[in-house]
Amino acid sequence: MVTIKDIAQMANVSRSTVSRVLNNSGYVSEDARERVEKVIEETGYVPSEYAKSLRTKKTKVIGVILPTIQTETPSRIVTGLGKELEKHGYQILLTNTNLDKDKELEYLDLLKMRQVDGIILIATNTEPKLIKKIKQVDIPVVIVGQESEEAMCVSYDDYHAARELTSFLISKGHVKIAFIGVNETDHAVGYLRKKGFFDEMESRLLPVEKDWIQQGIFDIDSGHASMERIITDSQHQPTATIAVTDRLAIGAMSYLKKQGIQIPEAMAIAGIGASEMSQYIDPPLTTIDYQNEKAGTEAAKQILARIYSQKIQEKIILDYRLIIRNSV
Amino acid sequence: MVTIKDIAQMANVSRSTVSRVLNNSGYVSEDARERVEKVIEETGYVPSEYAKSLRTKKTKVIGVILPTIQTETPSRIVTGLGKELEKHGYQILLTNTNLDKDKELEYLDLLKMRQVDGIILIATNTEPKLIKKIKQVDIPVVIVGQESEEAMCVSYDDYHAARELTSFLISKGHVKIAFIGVNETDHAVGYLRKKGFFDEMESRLLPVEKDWIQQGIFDIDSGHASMERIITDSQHQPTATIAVTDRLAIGAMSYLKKQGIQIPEAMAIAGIGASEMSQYIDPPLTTIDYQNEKAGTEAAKQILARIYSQKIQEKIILDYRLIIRNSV
DNA sequence: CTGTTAGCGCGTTCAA
DNA sequence: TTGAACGCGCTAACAG
Repeated sequence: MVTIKDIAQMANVSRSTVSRVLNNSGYVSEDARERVEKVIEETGYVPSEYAKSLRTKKTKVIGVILPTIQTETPSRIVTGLGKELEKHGYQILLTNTNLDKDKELEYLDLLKMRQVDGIILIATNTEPKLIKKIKQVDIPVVIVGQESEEAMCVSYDDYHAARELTSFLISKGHVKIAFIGVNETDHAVGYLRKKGFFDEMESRLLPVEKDWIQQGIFDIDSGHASMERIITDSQHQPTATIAVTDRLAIGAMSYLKKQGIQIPEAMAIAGIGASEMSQYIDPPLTTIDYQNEKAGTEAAKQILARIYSQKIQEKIILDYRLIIRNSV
Repeated sequence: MVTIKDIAQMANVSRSTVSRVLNNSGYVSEDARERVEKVIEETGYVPSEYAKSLRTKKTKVIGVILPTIQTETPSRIVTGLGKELEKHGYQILLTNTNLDKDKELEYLDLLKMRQVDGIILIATNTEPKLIKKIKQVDIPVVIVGQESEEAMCVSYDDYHAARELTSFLISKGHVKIAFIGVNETDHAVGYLRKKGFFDEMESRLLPVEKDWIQQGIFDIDSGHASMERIITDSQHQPTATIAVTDRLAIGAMSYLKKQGIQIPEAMAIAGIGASEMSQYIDPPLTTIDYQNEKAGTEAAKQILARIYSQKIQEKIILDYRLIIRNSV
């Protein structure tokens, strides 16, 4: 391995001089600079970021913790993060919990050990022990996708999005609306979206039957199963269904099609997330676009601002957009 | 920041002793060990991986270069990589080219600078300058998804997969078969799958009209556009179409549906990749499963074996599986 | 069993 | 304009 020392010897200067041309700092004669650059060119020398980090205490690495990389939301966020971080010479150290909550805590420690300059946590919950750990690691952390009063965060307006979606269905004449949600420990997706739905229904004085409310997990099959329960268990058949993710909605649609239930005539359906498939499925799915990639770039900007200790806004709530398609 | 030195002082031992208990190496008295462990516990000290790496020349980080994180194939591979690497205490440094080929070269350099122990390249081409760069960086590199004689690789049997898929359509009675491919600089997806198709057609003495062969890019819309050209331009209408990816196939299906062309009666269709959507689209798509996650774990095993300089198999070609569904 | 010593590759004073 | 010297936090001989 070729080091700064080798370059110095070959160019007949001291290591300091090499360091100066490398970092463009201090004075260095044109003559010396040229010799050094020539040698660097010839040897293909690349300075060790590790050694540099040891001195500068900056690694230029941002740790990212995500629940899974196999769904569109986190993928888009990471894409956004990557684009923004790259501009500033930062790299991403990726950790994947595969939906194991304990690993969120574990990786927080691990990333600290790796001396990352900051951490982006694509969160699925905001439980106290997680918040506590975040404070404890003593590294800038930005939470994406969940709102929190106690940490920096970039999140979506889940409550109003769900509410507006519900309102839209009502405006289309639906009064019996079913709802497929997820566990409420996921505050954003599980709790807020559900609350938005219920509040809107209540404000319109529309009753909601118990069997209309189903809970799935984050996959297509559970959307299928949820819709099956809605259809078979309900006293009064609803005429529309809101699912908190597009995947759940797509699963629900696949059950309806299998049963020969017409969409949207016999059952309207809407999702949230603007997945790519939502526009190609038949019929195209009404959904809500959250601009996940933008959430990623925003989170990146936040963490960088924090690292360079600029004044920052602690809490960002992004806008959403209702996409109306033929499933309703 | 608390360092090994602080721990040593507080525990009244030398830094070496602390290092010994940290790494469980050499002898250390029970008494000393307990004191050290107690202090570590109290201070919440975590050793700096950076400083360690500087000495050991091992970073326990694997660089990953991928073309995009927004499609299922790379996501699954990364999931597989992550699972295997984690078992061995390795982390992933992620770089995303967003399909910009120049960045593949750039990131190879960057990862070298970061002193990663190995690099996994999820490749979209095997151009000479890429291979040259790989040799030049002098770090173990494993290519995933493309076959190469000159570098370690984990790839799929694209040729036989395409051939078998073609053979299957023929066995279903189709003789006029269209093909939606991609640019052949992508040797695996563009060249080999196409060759498999043509060779099988030829061996069955089935002619292929020029307009049956279309080229798209890696997205759904271009599958739609390709099918439109097939339908509108062809002299003789084909009765089946093979698309080299599921996304292309799904795009093609969306065009057919829009035109009211029945699948599979008027046009059978098959894809490759076993995307999640392939089983939920209507009708469910016949496709080929490549076990991408396994490709990831295999690649991880390869790179680790190489790092620990065990004897390794340079080239791994994974098996595939034909999934027959109603689109044919 | 333990401490001393000597770097790993680099950036940064401080003199010269 | 340059180089010597020091230290970042850690591991690895080598003595003791």
